[in-house]
Amino acid sequence: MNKALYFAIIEHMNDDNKADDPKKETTSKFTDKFLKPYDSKETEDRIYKLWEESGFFNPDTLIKENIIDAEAEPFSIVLPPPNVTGTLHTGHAAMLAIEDIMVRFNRMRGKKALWIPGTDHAAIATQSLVEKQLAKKKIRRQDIGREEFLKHVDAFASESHDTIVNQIRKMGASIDWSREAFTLDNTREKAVRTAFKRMYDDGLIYRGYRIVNWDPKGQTTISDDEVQHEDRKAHMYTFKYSKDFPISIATTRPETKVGDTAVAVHPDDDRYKKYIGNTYELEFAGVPLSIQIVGDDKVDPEFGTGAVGVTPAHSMTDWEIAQRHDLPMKQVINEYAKMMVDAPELKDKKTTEAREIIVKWLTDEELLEHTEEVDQSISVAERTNGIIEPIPKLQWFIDVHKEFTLANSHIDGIKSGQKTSLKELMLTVVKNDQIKIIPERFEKTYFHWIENLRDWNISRQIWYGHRVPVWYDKDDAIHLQEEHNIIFIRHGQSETNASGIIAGNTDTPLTDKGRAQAQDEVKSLKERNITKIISSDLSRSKETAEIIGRELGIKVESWCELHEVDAGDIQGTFKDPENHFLQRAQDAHTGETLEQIEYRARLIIEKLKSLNETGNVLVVGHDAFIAMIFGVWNNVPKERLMDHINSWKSLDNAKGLDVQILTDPQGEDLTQDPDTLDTWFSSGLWTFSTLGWPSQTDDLKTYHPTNVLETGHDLLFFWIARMILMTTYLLGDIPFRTVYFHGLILDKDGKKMSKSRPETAIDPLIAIEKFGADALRMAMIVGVGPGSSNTLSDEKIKAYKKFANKLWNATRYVLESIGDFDTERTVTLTKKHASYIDELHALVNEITNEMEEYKYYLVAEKLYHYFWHTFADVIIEESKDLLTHGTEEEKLSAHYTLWTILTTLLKLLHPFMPYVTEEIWGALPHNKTHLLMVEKWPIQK
RNA sequence: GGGCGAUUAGCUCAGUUGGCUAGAGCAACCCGUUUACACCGGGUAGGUCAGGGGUUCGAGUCCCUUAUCGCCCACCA
Repeated sequence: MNKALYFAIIEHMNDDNKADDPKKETTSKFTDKFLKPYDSKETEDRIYKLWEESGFFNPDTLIKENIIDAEAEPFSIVLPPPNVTGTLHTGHAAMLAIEDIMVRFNRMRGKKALWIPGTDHAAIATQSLVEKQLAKKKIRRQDIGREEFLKHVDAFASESHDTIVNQIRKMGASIDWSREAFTLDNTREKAVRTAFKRMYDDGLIYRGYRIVNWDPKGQTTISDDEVQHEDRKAHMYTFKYSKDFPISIATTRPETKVGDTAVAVHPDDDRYKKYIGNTYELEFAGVPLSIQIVGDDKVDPEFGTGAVGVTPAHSMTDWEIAQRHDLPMKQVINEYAKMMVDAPELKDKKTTEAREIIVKWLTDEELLEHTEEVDQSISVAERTNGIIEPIPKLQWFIDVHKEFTLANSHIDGIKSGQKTSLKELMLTVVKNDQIKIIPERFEKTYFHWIENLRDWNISRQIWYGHRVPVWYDKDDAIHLQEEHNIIFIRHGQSETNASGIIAGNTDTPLTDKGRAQAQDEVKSLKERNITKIISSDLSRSKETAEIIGRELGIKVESWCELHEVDAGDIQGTFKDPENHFLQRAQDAHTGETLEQIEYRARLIIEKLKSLNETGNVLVVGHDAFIAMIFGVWNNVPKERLMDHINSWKSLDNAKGLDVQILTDPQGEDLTQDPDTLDTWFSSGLWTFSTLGWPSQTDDLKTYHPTNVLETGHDLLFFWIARMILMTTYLLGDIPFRTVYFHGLILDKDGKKMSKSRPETAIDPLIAIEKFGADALRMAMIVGVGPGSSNTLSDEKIKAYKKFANKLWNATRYVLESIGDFDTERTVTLTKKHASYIDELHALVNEITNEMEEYKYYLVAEKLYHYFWHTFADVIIEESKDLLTHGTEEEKLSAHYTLWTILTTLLKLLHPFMPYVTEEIWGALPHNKTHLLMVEKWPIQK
């Protein structure tokens, strides 16, 4: 039947029913909506707006609205930040679907569920995109200079940022946008510079002249992980340098041989050991060479001729041999992959041309013994596909072997103050199970990688990124930023504190206990290199400061603008444990306004920043005003400042916290290092830099370590390992408890989706348009176990679009059937219905356990199956007969059963299909005050 | 060269520590349409669990082996 006609008939019939069936009329207000098939396009954006406006993505709101307890267990995830320049692909879609399931499930279980969004500046990738754009206008970055170029990049990045962020919304991600971060913003810059400084001071970051992976195409060095291998055919040439040279050598790269300084043989090789120690002066392809024969047991006598021509400047292995034998290094290839030797035939020739020239020369001179075709894997740069040239350069590295003292350890098996190395830390936290990797087999891969880990080259010769925070003076000596701490403490107990009265801006002296508390603080402050003490002018603060100042031998400076918040009429009244006094003061409209306090805090911050102290500064002040300073300093947005102060865990008397101030080194003729840091350096800090580190924010204390890090297994080394390195070192802690690798999404032919085959790739945005985000989410979950790959096709997504519609229509049936059934009343269930309810409870138990074990692929399938083939096909079908022919008792039993199963399933399905379940929930004729997203997860029985 | 994984219905995959006659979705075929839903219902067919060997009362599941495919790592000149 023609579809339009069909619906026309249905609607017409419904009108008839309304006319002659009064009961239908009472229920129709609820069911009208369900007469048309579920329309995801009409629903999704509207529902997302509803969620966003509710503020429930932010756990602070959940507490404020009494939906969860302030002491509830935290659950936190950071979003693996997509590249600013990216657009949503199926990998992102799978990641967002799974993480949203995790967050929604835990939110419904009453936890403080926080999911932090952000984007990555993706240094090399972004810069090369912008360079390509400019190239179309015939502009090179060198023409316009660093500053101008970066303006172009920033403009481009902020524009594409909005695209990816809106695409994340489309997937239904219940992510807290108020905490959004960017790897290159101010807070993250501070984190990067602090991290760099600490590692430098500990000797873990060093500058060294070493062989690095040079990408001639991208004109930058890259780390070992950014090098990929491609198999190609190559020619292996066996030859002698000259007629009188005694040993033949083999190579696939004859052009590098003009840089040889030695030939290495095995020390026990009878053929060659008589030559060890000799040096031969000869001329090779017009280039004079001085070749020393060395014995090295790394040489395999069985391979090739059993002798290696050593090129220290252009091979990592050879460089290592050269180190062992103190051989000279001779660079013959430059940054443009061209020859830099004096011989006129070779000078400035590309390496490939030079190879041909040298092979011809070898042939002409009859030095070439034979040529063989071999399989060879060549190194290419991950981003640019340029062929890597190993060349020696002065670069910055992180030393993964060096021992240092870990001051404050939360790591099982490593005590505070114990000596350790980055490598050891990285191994320990996975070996001791503090971090679990799912699926487990990747732990093996991880260990293997760590065991072979070499120092990490972190400097890049590109402009976009965090600039290396190092300055050189005219003697090339190294200078780093100064780091000062401002230590805020609160005064000791005052008389009004003791009697529970709000003092605000009125004066009140310290009690004996307060004086003792101040005295107590001195001990820890003595170790802090304090050179200045500043206090509020109110006596309780001044007295505290002076007690400390006397012990430290420092005169106290009094700043009147540090005084406590003027609370107006509230002053002198009793404290209200439910309400922070600042809130009460604001409500009373008699003291300082929020704007005034915020302004005062900004002035104080500026004044503190401009102090030219060599040591740390101690500031003694008051609870509410310190809270405000701390909030402003940590960029809490204006609209969240009051929440920040309300949730401020009031400082114990005379206890404090730190804020770091970084200042560029001062001095004449200082120039900053022109290089930028590897983008993974800042990504490595992500779990805690997003929470405000290096400031000791509430977020950091509550939400770190994060619970889960969910991503593709291709990021195991790039990102996971780097996060573990940075976090164990800087915080002495783990970044996350569980690593969950989702499967890669393949196209319907089982191939990796790629830009080169756009016809088979599924665009998540088009899929959402056609089938709805819920359907896409289900299709990406069902059957996708962790770490395995999965194929996605339009047919699969379509199947779940039908499922959404099935939910929709089953709801319509239930609502029509139960009429005005009172959902709160108790009913006696028939034997059969009781068993259905028991089955439902069993399902809840099973599913809850599997959710905790991250088996979403199973849960999604079970829910689908139960809803369709048990609830709809059996329970609903049976109820039809009962509701027409059954007794009143049986009808009530059926009403209860239908209602209970439907509402329970909506909750269970919500993490998977949030839009359609929320939309249905909102249309149910019950008095629910909350959105489904914050309903309680069904209780396990 | 080393390591990891996969191989179950035409396709995509489940199958928990070994335990009923090996399951699901999609596709196929047949039947069914006023009565929540045709974005539907009922039914049918389809498998030597890659091959071989072993352990066991019992193996898709554990062990060995072979084959094919996929992925990761690697400085054989």
